[in-house]
Amino acid sequence: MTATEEPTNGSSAKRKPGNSGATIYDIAKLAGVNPSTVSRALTTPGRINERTEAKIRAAATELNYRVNPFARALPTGRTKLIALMVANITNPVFFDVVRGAQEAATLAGYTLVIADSEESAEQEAIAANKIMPVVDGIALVTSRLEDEQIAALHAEKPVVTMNRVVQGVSSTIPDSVPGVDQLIAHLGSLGHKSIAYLSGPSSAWMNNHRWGLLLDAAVKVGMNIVEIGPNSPTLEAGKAALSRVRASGVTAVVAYNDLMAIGLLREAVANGVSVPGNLSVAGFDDIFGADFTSPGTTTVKTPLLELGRIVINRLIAEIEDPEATAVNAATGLVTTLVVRGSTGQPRQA
Amino acid sequence: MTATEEPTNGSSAKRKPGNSGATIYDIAKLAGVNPSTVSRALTTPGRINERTEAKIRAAATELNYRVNPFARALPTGRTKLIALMVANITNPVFFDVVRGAQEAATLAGYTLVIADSEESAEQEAIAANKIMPVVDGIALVTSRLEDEQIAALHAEKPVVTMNRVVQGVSSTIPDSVPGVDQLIAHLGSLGHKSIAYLSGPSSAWMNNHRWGLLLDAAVKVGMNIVEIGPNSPTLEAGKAALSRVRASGVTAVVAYNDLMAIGLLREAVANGVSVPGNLSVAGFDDIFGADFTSPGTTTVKTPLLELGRIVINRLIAEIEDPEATAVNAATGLVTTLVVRGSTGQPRQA
DNA sequence: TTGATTTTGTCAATCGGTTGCCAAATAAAG
DNA sequence: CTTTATTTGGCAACCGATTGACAAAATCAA
Repeated sequence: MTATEEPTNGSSAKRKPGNSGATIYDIAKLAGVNPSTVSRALTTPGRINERTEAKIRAAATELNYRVNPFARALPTGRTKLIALMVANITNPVFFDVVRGAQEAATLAGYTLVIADSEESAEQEAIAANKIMPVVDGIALVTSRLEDEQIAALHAEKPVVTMNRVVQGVSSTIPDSVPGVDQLIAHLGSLGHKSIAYLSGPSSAWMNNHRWGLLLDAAVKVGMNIVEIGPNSPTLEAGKAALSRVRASGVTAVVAYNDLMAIGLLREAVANGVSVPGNLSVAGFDDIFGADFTSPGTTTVKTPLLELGRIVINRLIAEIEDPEATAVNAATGLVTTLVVRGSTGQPRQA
Repeated sequence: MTATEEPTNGSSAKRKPGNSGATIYDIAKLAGVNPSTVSRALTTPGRINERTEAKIRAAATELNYRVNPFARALPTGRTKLIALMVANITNPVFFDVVRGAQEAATLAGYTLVIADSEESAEQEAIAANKIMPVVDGIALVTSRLEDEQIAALHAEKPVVTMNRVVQGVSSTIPDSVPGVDQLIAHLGSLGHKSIAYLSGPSSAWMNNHRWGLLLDAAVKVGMNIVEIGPNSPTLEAGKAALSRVRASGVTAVVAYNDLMAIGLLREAVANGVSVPGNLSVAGFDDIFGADFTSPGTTTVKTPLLELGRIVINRLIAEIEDPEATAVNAATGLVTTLVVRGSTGQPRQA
């Protein structure tokens, strides 16, 4: 390619304006019936005579008809679009959530629109308001919004949350207790007496949740635990936390998520701090790449794919039954500890 | 979930059906003007008397008016939605592309809809057809479709591609030559005489493109090169290729992408094949996690974020100017070699 | 003051479906 | 062979905005 833009062909294909497809009126004409009959045949199977319907379907196929979702949305107010709000599309933790959500949405005949809040409550509010009129409902994953803001959205359209509990709003939360208990037991059995929680954003409900569970579990087994943070949930923040972690004198660190754990782990190794000899590191979620590190990252695995599926299915259920009451779903989804090389006996424990 | 769903509160908020907001008719009533005047005031600044417009805007604000995108889309045929088709949303190579695309779309006032083709031409065709009526245009990233299919989409709405060249369709392609030349020079200087290309899917244009460039570059410096594949572009495929790679007798492998390179690298290390001592490994793209491996993965870095931005900007340009002719954009975007530990001198070179 | 221009705002048609209401056609019952 | 019940299909209003055509009002010129 050259410095100047180079046309790959001379003429740009001419294109009909607007939706280029056939309408129900075209079908009606072809099939010799009224447009309303076409509409009924296509949307309410059984309402129309079998033979007529067959004729209409044939005409529709012949004309390569596709309904115009906007024309349909106008009278019905339903678009078959749903939004998935994530904190940061480039955070690998969302990959599997997005995939699960995609699957569930597609399966149910919905199209997923992904919105990115860029880790900011303001951006999240803006994005949510922008997308609201277009979608039938919205799934908030790891929302940073205030409870009141979520309630306000909920008053307009169906809203469900994941990794966040808001009164009156359906939520999908994995059961973190098993994983946390296993992790604390694991660290205890290795001989750790004093550990730290490298916390994430204070506005993240899940951050406080994990901290609370760790605290309980540690106290129960007589282990000391301190919180270091809050921090942003990134590789860089994990990296930057090394000095504070060392200063604290703990022998093991549990980070809010794998990104932070990996950042910390790599920074430690790079600075000659042996992992797990001098410092054990663990994270949450088991994201892509957590097993690439040396040593591999011990982590509390979250069933992200299933969570994505469940949150969307719950949302669709509420869209299709406005009378549905809010529920906490997914309580059957448990986390489990995945032990890799980043946790081990503390030197001279 | 426990056996029974557990309500988090008793009453589900009642919600008005349809779009709950005010309409231009409400504004018109409040401001004492005709609805069409409201429409003009809001969409064609200057067309309406300044004082009238101010009054209308005040009323709109007071009623918390938001335009109904569907009602607008019906007469105009424009939705301000654009689709980004990716081969697999969980492939980290798309993270940065998606992020760049998001940024560009948001900046221009568009909303991005991400569609996933699941690495399949059939799924891609289905997804594209489904999303077409809803969006103003579509960006195909690493499309698996036939040229004719892409042309057919292009005849309907603006279409741009990334990492794919189709006659008459605007494309965004990074300049892979510098990175490939650097890579071959790097391997040559280390003493490699015979290398392999671990190829990706044969339907991926970029796979053939990279293979062609590598072939040229290798031949130019008198290096032997063989193709191993095609393979699916995954960690697993990279892993599975180890035996064939070893059998080929080459001292270095360049994989179609980092996922494959990482899979191969990790499998080699796990099987006692020293990297880079017995085998040098390199990939393409520099995805998230490529630096986590031990040794780190040498790779030809692609400016994915910029590519995402550019492809969307190009698409928007074509949406807003239907007369625009197809161009190859991104002519300034070059790839560069990132050397990490996975490439080195072959033992007894 | 009158006529010519320009500005401002109204009317009404339109986009492509959906749906309540009703009449015609058909089937079942008497 | 009516009468009644049930299908089936057509008519027309409606969802909320946009826009061409045009009339009314305001501005300017002479």
